[in-house]
Amino acid sequence: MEYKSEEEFLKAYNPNEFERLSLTTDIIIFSVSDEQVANYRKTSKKRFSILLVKRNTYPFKDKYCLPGGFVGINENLEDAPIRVLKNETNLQNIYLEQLYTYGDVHRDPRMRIISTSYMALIDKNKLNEKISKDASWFNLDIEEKNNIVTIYLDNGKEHFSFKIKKILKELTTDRYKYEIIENEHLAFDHALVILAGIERLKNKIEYTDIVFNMMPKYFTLGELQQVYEVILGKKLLDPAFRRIIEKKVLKTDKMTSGEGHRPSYLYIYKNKE
Amino acid sequence: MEYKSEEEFLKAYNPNEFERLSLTTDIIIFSVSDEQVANYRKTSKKRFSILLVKRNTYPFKDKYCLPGGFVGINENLEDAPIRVLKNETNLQNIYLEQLYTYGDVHRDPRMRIISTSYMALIDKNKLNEKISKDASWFNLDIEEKNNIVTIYLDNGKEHFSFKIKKILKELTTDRYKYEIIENEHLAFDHALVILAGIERLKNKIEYTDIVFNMMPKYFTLGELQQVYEVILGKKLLDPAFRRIIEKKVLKTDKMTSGEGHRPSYLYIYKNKE
DNA sequence: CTAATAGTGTCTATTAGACAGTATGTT
DNA sequence: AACATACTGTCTAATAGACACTATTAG
Repeated sequence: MEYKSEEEFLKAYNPNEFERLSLTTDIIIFSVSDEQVANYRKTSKKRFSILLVKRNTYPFKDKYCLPGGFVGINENLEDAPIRVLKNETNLQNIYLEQLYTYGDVHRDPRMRIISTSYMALIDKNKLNEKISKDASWFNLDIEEKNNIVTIYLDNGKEHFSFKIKKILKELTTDRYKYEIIENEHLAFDHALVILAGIERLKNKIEYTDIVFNMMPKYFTLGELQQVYEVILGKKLLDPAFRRIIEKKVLKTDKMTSGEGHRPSYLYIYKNKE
Repeated sequence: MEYKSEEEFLKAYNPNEFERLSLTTDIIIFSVSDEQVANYRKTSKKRFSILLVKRNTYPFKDKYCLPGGFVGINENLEDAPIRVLKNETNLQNIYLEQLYTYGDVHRDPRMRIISTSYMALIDKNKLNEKISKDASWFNLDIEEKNNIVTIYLDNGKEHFSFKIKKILKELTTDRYKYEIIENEHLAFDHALVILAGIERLKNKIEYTDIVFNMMPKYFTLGELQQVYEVILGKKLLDPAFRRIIEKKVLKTDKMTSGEGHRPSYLYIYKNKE
């Protein structure tokens, strides 16, 4: 059949010619928490954490999953994570970045569902009391040995871990195929999303300023360095860290006090108006 | 309603509870071409090129678009670009990388269609005669001034350009919102996909070995340097380039000849089996 | 010879890594 | 005083940028 114009074509178009599917979005929300250290001066240490939701319906009832939901038929894809984030944390104007779209045929037992994952970075201090009741923050510990990554999750009440094997895809880049080899507690393929998010964050923290999305307005260089350290999973040398970070922050005349050791200057992010 | 088990839940599940949509995939296929230089010694120069298809049906009839198509209801998302690539170029085992998923409500005038874009890197020398008849290679020229990118496309018969404005999204990273400000010849939002692909490639060529996916088995360092130069859009200094690339290649005892100037050694990629 | 690209040597400026040291609060 | 973290000085090694030079083919 021949059409004379685009309008004519669209009028005759049957949208059900191809079988259709559903689209969801899942968000890995990163933040940092303070944890008491067991030294005699009760200092605190930064921990790296994500928000998980306990499922109370099938499928994967009672397992944990990332916050997320269906993308509305009249909703732009990128508006969906904004909506989810608002519902889940009551926060707006949050750093959001699309990660990856997962589309294996059987990734959801209900039907064919595609999921586009996002990562969000938030400063927990901006978090008002309201966080939805099934959600909780899990501290993360990451361990990698022989291309097997073990991620330990702990929300204070429950703790568990999962393991993913990284298989090099090709010799020209360091891209990996991720294969879940142990996972009792996370729904869907969310273990994969979590690892992808961690790796993206680890990578980007080195050459961008995204880390400041997780920091309060005023912070010490020690705190900032700790955040880099927990995300990168390694210790950094003070002078080198300060040399690099110097260009990105501004020293204020405010100082900490009552910390059990020498007070430090508070800094702000330079580009934050 | 309460279910006793996951099986029971799935049996009762109605997949049409949410309105459904369609998923397509678009692929930006990058390669390099040789172009005659108008000097009296007929030397050749590398050009950077992509494959575009002229649409012969509505919507966007007679405009150019990226190769692509619908993802089958029983096809894994990542298998779709492999299939498209096989159809379009008859090539298999190609470097493919997911770029971004586009999901604005009105990005397709027919209906709600989500599109996951991929980029592919190929070595044109592996290309046998068969390339589908509506497809052609366009050489690319990229120009950036005041955050407005102009991309010039030329397939030997037709040439045109499009302009995209880059608007900084936030201060903490160099992520941009892309806005098409001039585009007469490309269908859908494919101008955005092309720019996203170029920027991803530009970025990755600096810290990975992906460029070798576009190179033949044997190449000279001069050719390789030219490929880096056309992709990065700038000249590189010979000694610095050689210092870096030395670690990635192996010198063979083969040499070029008949080039109108001093012959050069041929190299192979080190990690290629 | 000249045009053209191939390939090398070396100086310099910048940056990253390492370590040792000093400073200043709380308990 | 002891502890804990804040902060700085400086040496060294590694790397990137720049430029000048030599080498070797075809025409």
